Amino acid sequence: MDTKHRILNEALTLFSEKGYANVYVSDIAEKVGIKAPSLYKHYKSKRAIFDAIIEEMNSKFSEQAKALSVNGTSAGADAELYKNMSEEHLLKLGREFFLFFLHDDYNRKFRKMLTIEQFGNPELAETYMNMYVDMPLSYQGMLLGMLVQSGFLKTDNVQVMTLHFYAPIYMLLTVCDRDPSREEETLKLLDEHIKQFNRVYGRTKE
Amino acid sequence: MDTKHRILNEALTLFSEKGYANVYVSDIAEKVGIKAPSLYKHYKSKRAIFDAIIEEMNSKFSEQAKALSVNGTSAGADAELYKNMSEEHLLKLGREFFLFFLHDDYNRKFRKMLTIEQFGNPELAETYMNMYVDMPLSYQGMLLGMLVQSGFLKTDNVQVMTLHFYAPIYMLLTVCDRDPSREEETLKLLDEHIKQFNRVYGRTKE
DNA sequence: GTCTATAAGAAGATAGAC
DNA sequence: GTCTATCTTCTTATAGAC
Repeated sequence: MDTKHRILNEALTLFSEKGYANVYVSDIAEKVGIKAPSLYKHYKSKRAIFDAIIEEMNSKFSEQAKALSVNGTSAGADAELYKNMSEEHLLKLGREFFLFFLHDDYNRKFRKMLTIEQFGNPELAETYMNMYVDMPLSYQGMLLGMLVQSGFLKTDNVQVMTLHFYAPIYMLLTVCDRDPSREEETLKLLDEHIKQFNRVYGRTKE
Repeated sequence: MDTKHRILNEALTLFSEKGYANVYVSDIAEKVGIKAPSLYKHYKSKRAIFDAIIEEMNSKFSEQAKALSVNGTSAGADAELYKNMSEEHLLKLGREFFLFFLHDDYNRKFRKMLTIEQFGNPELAETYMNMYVDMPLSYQGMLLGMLVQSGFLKTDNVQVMTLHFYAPIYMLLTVCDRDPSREEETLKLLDEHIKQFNRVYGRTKE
């Protein structure tokens, strides 16, 4: 990887651990294996590094959203996929979403950085909301909506049902971010959450 | 209020808005209406101010927890209160919890400060977890458990049912923290959440 | 307890050699 | 592109008068 990009990666790691203000340009340089002044040949200031991270994330985010919306548009075709949904599939849906966001290195670091920096920067707060609240709710709302139409789930209010599906996932994610040693306990609770969700919203009640 | 305590309050306000590292001793002094060096007659360092805030919060938190556990111990007596629970009561329970945490000035500022500083300080991460995850879950689990015993709610798993009740409240709280203009929209969703929760867990299904 | 003056040191950024 | 040396500014903290 070229130096310019390695600077971005090391900076993101440090920012996610200590926050922008607590990371010194010399810290970033050291991780990259150069001296601080050399870093200014690649970026004109510390803030420029931060901005580049945000910009990179925004483009990744747009790609992701675009990909999802493409799948969403072909919902008619995908609906087939959801006709024969089982509890196993629902568990998989929740668990995959949870583990991807939890373990994906880039996601994890970026989420932590956003968490730390959000209150000093309204744009970042909006980005956080999009990535971890509004977009998951809209995407999962679409999927769960299909499951309602295919008769696998039953509800009068898909929006609230989606909230009931996703909010526990979100909360358990924030727990693991803060204390990774609680991951095992949390995964068990996640499974029980989804099973109960299925019991409660599934068309066939026991 | 004496100067020593006013320093604590102004510091908390600033820390919650910009984070510890971005607040200068002179900023705090200015808010208090004195010069920076005078501040050192009250606290021996900037860090000491931060520590005093944490300590003050810890004692408030202990009091609160103690009060709740006292009520919890007298659960037998309180159970009467929950025998004639209605949907109105459940709505009130959720809304009051939500609005207290959202609007109480001290809580709001402290929560924001914890959010910003948690990743640099494992103790703060633990405090955050206690205040906004574990304690609410345990307290509300106790209340909802009573409602199950009194026959108002029905479930095989009180822990997961409590997660279903509280996780949406928690998530909507983080939304309002980040964007207060979404409060109205959020309160509506909160009410619908609780109504649907009642529909889904209430003993008498429609 | 509050002030002015100032020390001490940290951190971002630049200059110019290689 | 990387380095050493250095500048500048900002920030915490102290000294000592009132």
